[in-house]
Amino acid sequence: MPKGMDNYKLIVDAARKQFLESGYSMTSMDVVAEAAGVSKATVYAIFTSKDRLFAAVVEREGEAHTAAIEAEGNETAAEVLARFANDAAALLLSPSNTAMSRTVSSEAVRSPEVGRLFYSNGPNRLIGRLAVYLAKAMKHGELRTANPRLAATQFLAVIVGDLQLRSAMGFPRPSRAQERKVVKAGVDMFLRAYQPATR
Amino acid sequence: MPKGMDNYKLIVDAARKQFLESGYSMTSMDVVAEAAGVSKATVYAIFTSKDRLFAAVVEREGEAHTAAIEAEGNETAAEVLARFANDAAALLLSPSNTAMSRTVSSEAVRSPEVGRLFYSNGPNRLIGRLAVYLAKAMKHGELRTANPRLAATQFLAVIVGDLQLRSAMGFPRPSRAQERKVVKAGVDMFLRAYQPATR
DNA sequence: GTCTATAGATCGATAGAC
DNA sequence: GTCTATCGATCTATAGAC
Repeated sequence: MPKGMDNYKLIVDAARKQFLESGYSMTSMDVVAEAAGVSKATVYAIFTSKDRLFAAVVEREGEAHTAAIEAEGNETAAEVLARFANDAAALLLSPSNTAMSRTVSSEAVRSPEVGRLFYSNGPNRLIGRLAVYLAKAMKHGELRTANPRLAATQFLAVIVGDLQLRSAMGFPRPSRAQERKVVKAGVDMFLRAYQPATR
Repeated sequence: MPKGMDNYKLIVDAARKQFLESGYSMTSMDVVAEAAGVSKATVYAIFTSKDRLFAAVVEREGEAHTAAIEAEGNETAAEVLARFANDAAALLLSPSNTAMSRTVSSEAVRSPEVGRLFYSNGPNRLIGRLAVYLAKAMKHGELRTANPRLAATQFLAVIVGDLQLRSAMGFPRPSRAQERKVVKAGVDMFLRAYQPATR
């Protein structure tokens, strides 16, 4: 997009803000156009429909799911996982991820492609990266051997517990202390379950 | 409600169907009224607003969250939890719960009371009942002593893994075999983590 | 490509008769 | 309480000028 690139970015930015704030249905193309500083006809000239605009927002949002997992020096799996858990939980419980999940899941009924797009570009990347690390740790004997991808989904599920559901349901964000408590309990539980048999 | 009870129930039934199918915004009061076989004015005479109607639907829906957990005879905790896990997972992954969670979470931004209502009447009951059982099992030495409610949220999180998120994002429902595999892996992992130290 | 202006349709809520 | 009829607002999308 050589010529319209400026407007493209302006519109996606404005649309993202509105979609996250108000959801899909409650976001009007008028407001998006005004916030982007262009006319509504320009928005339609670039995105052809509200659905396509939303898909563009969802696709770009996936890039935010980038909690790194890497062993620095001679860290144990417990140390690496504890650090990753805090990053991942902060990401999963962030207001923007909560709002995005809400909006996407609500629209996934009408257009399943958007749901797949979000899952693939977002949570699935987290799972994939974690699974790679877990497989390595299993091979090194730091963790009990098991299905790495399944273990990764268990890990992510357990470190947020019901906090993610509560966030989705509009509860106020838990305190950092509460969050850290749940995350730590989740990591401890995971390590207990996956400690090598030889111990 | 002595006089208008018939219409009350008719309208809530029709509204539930529509809200689950199409979400909050896409459900029109006209369609609800027509499906219930009454006029729109009658709907407003009883529920005064779309929000109130939705709240009535959400409140009644919570009663569906009734997976029983009870030890029959001399069952071990592993047996009880395995049975409960299958019931709870079937409930959490059911199309109606998926649709309801979607719709509620989407509306929880505008009216947080609806979100609290759903969480309290729904998932929180599951957590509460499970926590009671876990506390008992911990006291009996079948499980390692820990925070029962936190353990309950971990249990429910781990038996569905990422299947609940995938359902929310519009993925087709997993096969029963896939579901049972994830549930079993979750139960096994939980039991490993909470097995008593004396072993 | 971008604008203004508007079509065309729908929706939440209400008025007024019975 | 229940109906018919309608208001007033809002929304997606497009037509036509530049």
